[in-house]
Amino acid sequence: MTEEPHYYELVFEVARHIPAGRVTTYGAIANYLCLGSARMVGWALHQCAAGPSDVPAHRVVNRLGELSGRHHFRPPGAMQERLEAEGVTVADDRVADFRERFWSPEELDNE
DNA sequence: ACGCTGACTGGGT
DNA sequence: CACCCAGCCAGCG
Repeated sequence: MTEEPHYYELVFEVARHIPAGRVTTYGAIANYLCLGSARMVGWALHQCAAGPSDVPAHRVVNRLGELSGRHHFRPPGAMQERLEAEGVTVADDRVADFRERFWSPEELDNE
């Protein structure tokens, strides 16, 4: 079994640590895991959406706080719906007070 | 093997 | 914040 965990698993693990009501960015996760490309994070979460998972992918937005991945949820709008259910205000496909809502995976090291 | 695409980002204008 | 450009890397035809 020399099956090493794909970087997808690492992304999922980090996403699972995002506190409810908070959001982070693809770049923040990519930087934390030293993936070198924020696109990898997007692809990883795409795989997550392809199957059943307990990964709160809706808490991951782009650097501007935009719900760039909303179109990949079913039904479309589920991303915004879930965020609002957690107390996150979303307007015009963007997270209100994004800067305050932002959570960095580096917070884990602060523990 | 090759090239394009994509849930991205940072820098410059 | 908006637009354009270049760098980035895995997946797919």
